[in-house]
Amino acid sequence: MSPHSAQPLTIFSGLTAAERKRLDGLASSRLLDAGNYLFHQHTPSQNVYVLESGILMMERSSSTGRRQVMAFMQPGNFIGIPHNQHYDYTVSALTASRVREMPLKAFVQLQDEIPTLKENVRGIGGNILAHTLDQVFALGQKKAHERVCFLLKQLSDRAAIPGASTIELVMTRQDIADYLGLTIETVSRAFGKLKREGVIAIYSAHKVEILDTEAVEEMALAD
Amino acid sequence: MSPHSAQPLTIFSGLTAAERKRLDGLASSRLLDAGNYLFHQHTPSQNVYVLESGILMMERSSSTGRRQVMAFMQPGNFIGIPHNQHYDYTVSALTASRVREMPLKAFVQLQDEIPTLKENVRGIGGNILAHTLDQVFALGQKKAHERVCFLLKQLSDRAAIPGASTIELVMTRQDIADYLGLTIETVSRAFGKLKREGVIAIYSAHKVEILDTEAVEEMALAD
DNA sequence: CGGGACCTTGAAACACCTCAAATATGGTGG
DNA sequence: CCACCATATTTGAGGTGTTTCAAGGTCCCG
Repeated sequence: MSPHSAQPLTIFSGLTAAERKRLDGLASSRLLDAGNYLFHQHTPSQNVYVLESGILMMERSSSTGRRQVMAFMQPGNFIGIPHNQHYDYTVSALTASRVREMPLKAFVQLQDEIPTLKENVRGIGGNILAHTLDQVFALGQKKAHERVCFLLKQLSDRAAIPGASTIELVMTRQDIADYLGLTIETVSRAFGKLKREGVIAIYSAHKVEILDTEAVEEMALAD
Repeated sequence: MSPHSAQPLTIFSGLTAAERKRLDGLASSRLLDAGNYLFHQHTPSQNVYVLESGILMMERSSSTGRRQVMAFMQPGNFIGIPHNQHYDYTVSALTASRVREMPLKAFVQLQDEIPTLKENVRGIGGNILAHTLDQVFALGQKKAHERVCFLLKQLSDRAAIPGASTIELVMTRQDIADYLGLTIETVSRAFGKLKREGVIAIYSAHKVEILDTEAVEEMALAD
């Protein structure tokens, strides 16, 4: 697992007030209802985004209908790091969300004028890669209940109060299943198993509490 | 799957002769015997590398001994893109290999002087992320024989003659298994199944030929 | 030609998936 | 505000693919 700095890296990290203002000058706000799409896979990439509020989901679908969820995104996250002509994933809103939308071209230009901005993009790219490598490890090496702990730990670490033991699962069981490479039934049974073992408490399908942090961490741990 | 340009991107792409010379001036050659390590997970990252000849393998291991192979690397590949204080994977040689080793600090500095170089690093980072996302999709959504096709297609696409139908598998079955999140036995049976179906021919454990390119592509395809 | 590592094959166990049904949840209109 | 409905989740039973354990075969190098 990659170390998290106390202050999570955002696109604004280390910018002066003036620089922030310039960056924000590029942006316009956009609201998304739950279930709506921010952009689609294979669409020309024309904008980048900063999530202000709400939860987004990044996914990739095959022509045969199989779906893999790549990430759940939280306020502060930067979306659409330019590396292709086209987005190679779809981003949609799990809850009503607000994003700041910036034209890709202008953003790229601004990067050349603000070195810190370029530095932040590089850092965020590194974090995304680290996250994705963790996911490869989880999908390749872990059993169902360990993968569920992997998700719980991620959500707990990134919660408003990092390490919070009560976790709001805004996504559906199907989203979780597609994130972890399992079926909804297996995810449900994995939650049940963790509950029976006293590792977690389930208050409702979308609200759980971690009772045994160590057990969760141990099962979630990637390296 | 991400599109490959006709000329694969390397760290040298688009550099002038003078710039190449400067970059190469930083480097010293290093030879690795088969089985030797280039660097280890959790080691401070002090160098970056360009693979000149041979095949390297990138892997990550957990404290519990489970191992996930993240990539097989070929001549031209760039290794060690800086995004952490420490390498978060181990790189070792599958065959006798030669790399050009460059001090990270000097390399980072040179990036500031040669914009094309910075651009290349960014592009390579994007390719690595795209590769890793493909792997997530494969591990999360594909069956054993489809994962094997996923690997065969990758190796075929990146062969000296791209799209070559005869493939040299320099890695062991265990390496393949750890790359695809399977066991050696399952990998072996998957090869057997593809052979029985006439999709591939197996000349030896480490030399196969793709007989039905379409079938391999279809099974390998991620999106 | 021998030996050790690697690979394949077989049989049985297990984890996960599929199909099916029961139950719980959350939003909506009355 | 409650009853209702559609949707999401859980639970159960049976099937399938993958793993595990074990044995036999192959390849390669000394």
